[in-house]
Amino acid sequence: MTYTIAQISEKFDVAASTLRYYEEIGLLTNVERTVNGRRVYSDAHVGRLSAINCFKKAGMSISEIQDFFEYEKDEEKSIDDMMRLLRRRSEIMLEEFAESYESYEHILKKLDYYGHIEKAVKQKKQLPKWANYRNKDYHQQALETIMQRLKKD
Amino acid sequence: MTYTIAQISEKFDVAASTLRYYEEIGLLTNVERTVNGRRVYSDAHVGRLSAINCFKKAGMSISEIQDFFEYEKDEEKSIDDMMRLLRRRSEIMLEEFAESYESYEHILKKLDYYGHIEKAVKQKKQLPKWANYRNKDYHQQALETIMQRLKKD
DNA sequence: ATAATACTTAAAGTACACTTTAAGTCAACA
DNA sequence: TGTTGACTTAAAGTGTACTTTAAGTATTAT
Repeated sequence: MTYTIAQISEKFDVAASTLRYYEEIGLLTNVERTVNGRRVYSDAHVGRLSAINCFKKAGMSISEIQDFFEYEKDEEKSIDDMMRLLRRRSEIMLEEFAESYESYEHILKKLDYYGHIEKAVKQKKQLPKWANYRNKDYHQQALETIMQRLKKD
Repeated sequence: MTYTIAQISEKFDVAASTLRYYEEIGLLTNVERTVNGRRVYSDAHVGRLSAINCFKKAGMSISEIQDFFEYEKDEEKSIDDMMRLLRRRSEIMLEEFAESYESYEHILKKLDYYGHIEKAVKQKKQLPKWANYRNKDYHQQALETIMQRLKKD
């Protein structure tokens, strides 16, 4: 299959200018052209853009993503660099999971606290002194489970 | 207690210039001065910087953090805005947990794949055809547990 | 007394990842 | 035939969050 820039743009919810930019910096390569100079993308580009999406969600910078594709060109030669990049990334992600979880807990505490204030304001009452953190919800319970496991490590 | 800019800078691992910048944009307020014009931070500033750290890890932009502190000034008046901000943030965080988890899985798959290549390269052997994704490690198992729970929702 | 260190300011500079602009080409439709 | 719409390019511009620079003041150490 082949695709126009508009189709790829829609498929990945990314501006056409961004696709041109990715090509300019070498993140997308081998983009064919029609006789009129219009870009033609292939399934290989779809695959690469899916990978780019994944790497971005993994917190990788464009230059790290470029490195990955560079290493991928010659797996044997670059195997050490590749393993370093991937190991480092998985470590960073785990650290970030832990930190984000803590922040998430704080946000939930604040939500609970202001939830009591909201209730008090709506009832035109005084804020009760016992307003504090409780009623952990489903999501938080779930996240706590994982964090306890991670802490054992 | 009071603190110099150097002490706060070290405590929070943030450049002194960043602390001045935060003050300039109103993220830190009421910073006292010595007779010589040097900044003097209090425990209130320590508290605020901890909150800023938490909000940044929660993915909030500086302007959202500014909004939070603005709303905090008059809880009753701003209670609706405050609840909106916190609810939105917790929702975004949950979405991001889910997306990050998927990306993390992909990174682990790649680690496993290149792990086999590494082994093959080191043994100067051919890459076996059966090289694929398995041996999920402890962290991934743990993360999977949480994700399955989140998906039930 | 002199030199190093730690701060101060305002303004300019940086890094990252796009995004917009301006001018032009080409194909399809009324 | 003309005009609309989708593309093209190179270059300049944008937003976020700092960071650096340059020039100056004050405290501390030798």
